[in-house]
Amino acid sequence: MHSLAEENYLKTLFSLSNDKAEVNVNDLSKRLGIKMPTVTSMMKKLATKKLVHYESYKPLRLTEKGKKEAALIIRKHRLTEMYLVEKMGFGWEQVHEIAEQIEHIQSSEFFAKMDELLGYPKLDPHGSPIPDKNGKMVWSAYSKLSECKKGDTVKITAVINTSEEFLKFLNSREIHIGLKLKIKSIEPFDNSMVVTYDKRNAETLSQIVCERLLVEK
Amino acid sequence: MHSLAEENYLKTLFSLSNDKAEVNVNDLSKRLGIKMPTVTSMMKKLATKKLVHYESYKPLRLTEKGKKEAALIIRKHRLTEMYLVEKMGFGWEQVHEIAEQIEHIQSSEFFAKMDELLGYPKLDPHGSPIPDKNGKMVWSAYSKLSECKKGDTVKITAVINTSEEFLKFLNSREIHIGLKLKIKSIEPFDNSMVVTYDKRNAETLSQIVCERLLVEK
DNA sequence: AAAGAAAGTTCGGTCACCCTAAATCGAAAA
DNA sequence: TTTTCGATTTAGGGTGACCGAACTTTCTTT
Ligand SMILES: [Mn+2]
Ligand SMILES: [Mn+2]
Ligand SMILES: [Mn+2]
Ligand SMILES: [Mn+2]
Repeated sequence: MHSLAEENYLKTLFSLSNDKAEVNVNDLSKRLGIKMPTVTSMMKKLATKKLVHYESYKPLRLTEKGKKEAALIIRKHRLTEMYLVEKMGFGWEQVHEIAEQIEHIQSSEFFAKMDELLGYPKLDPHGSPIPDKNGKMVWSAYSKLSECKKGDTVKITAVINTSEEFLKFLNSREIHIGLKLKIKSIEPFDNSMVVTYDKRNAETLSQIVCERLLVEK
Repeated sequence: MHSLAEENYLKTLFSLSNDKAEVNVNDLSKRLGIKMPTVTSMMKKLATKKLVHYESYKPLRLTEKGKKEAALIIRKHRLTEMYLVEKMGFGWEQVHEIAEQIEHIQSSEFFAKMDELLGYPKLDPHGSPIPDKNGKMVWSAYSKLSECKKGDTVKITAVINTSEEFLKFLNSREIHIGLKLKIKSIEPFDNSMVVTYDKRNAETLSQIVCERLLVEK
């Protein structure tokens, strides 16, 4: 159907579009580690395939078709991550790189089987929603931990930015999806938070960490 | 390490070398569905990487390094097939195409985990040996069913040529690895065999089928 | 041994995907 | 409003992987 390169452009453009109102060639270039002229020509190619609306010097926009294709690739990525964690025993910090490759496997039966064996999961191991077979994806209305107040008790529901180092940091603090924690205090100087959970009495989390944790109250 | 194309050439050359004494550019070309000039230039490229001994107009030969690399790809292919059958519930006729893609995944942890979850299997679902981590592969000394005699009782140990149609044919006759069968008679005209097994009293198997079944006495 | 057929190579392309350097555009600053 | 500078496109190249056409070598047949 689509080449590996095309799939990675589509998926990345889709993800960036969920974070920012406007996505430029430069943004996509930086995220993919591919130079701008290359990105421009790929956008023109995807435009001929009716996956992207492309106009010179304008922000990049996926077509409805492009959004659906992208969401289906993300579906394969997240199903894979879930499978690797739940059925194969990998840690949540190990699965992204493998899923980055397996998401390009062309076999609907393979992903349908994963889905079935997992019991049709709605979320991946990092708390992100798994798009359905039609490419529909719904994010629950979570807050960032950094936006919570002193005294709040919240439950961790998802992690933004799933880099291996960040996830290893969370492992070292025994922080995981579903964990309930209470905000003891917020340092006004740097917005770091002191929180308690389980047997941990007073863990300090920097603002950078708190901005990457999504919670529910 | 190697590109997807290089890996497919290596693996196919290795497999053909196990079937025939000499493998020519033409053989590889036909098996891969790639034209001869392309095969020639890839052989030259693999020669510069010390994976193939290449001399104009001579049969193709893998170097020891090339044999090892190829066997390790076949290892990944067969581990995958075994995993798909044993852990995911696919039929043995469904797994080859998926494994053809997954064999190119670059993650030693992923294949090590499959191996572990499978309990370090020695054979794939079609009875072919899985090369070890050093690329060592041993075929047991099996006979073709077609070489057996009237009255022999044999156990099916492997299938040569694992095309989906052939495996579906075997499914329809309830023939599988481990099945014991007895040769009732051999038709001298076309070398077809009448065999009995389980509740099947008199199945006729053509010579073409009998040549594709490996057995142990 | 000569001729013809098959196999293999060489040569000149194409296409996908990537790059750098140079030109151009457009938004922010002067 | 003009300047300036970052963002973007254009132009020109490179590599990997494929192809067909034409040529050469080797094998087979007579
Ligand atoms: Mn991921
Ligand atoms: Mn990917
Ligand atoms: Mn196979
Ligand atoms: Mn393959």
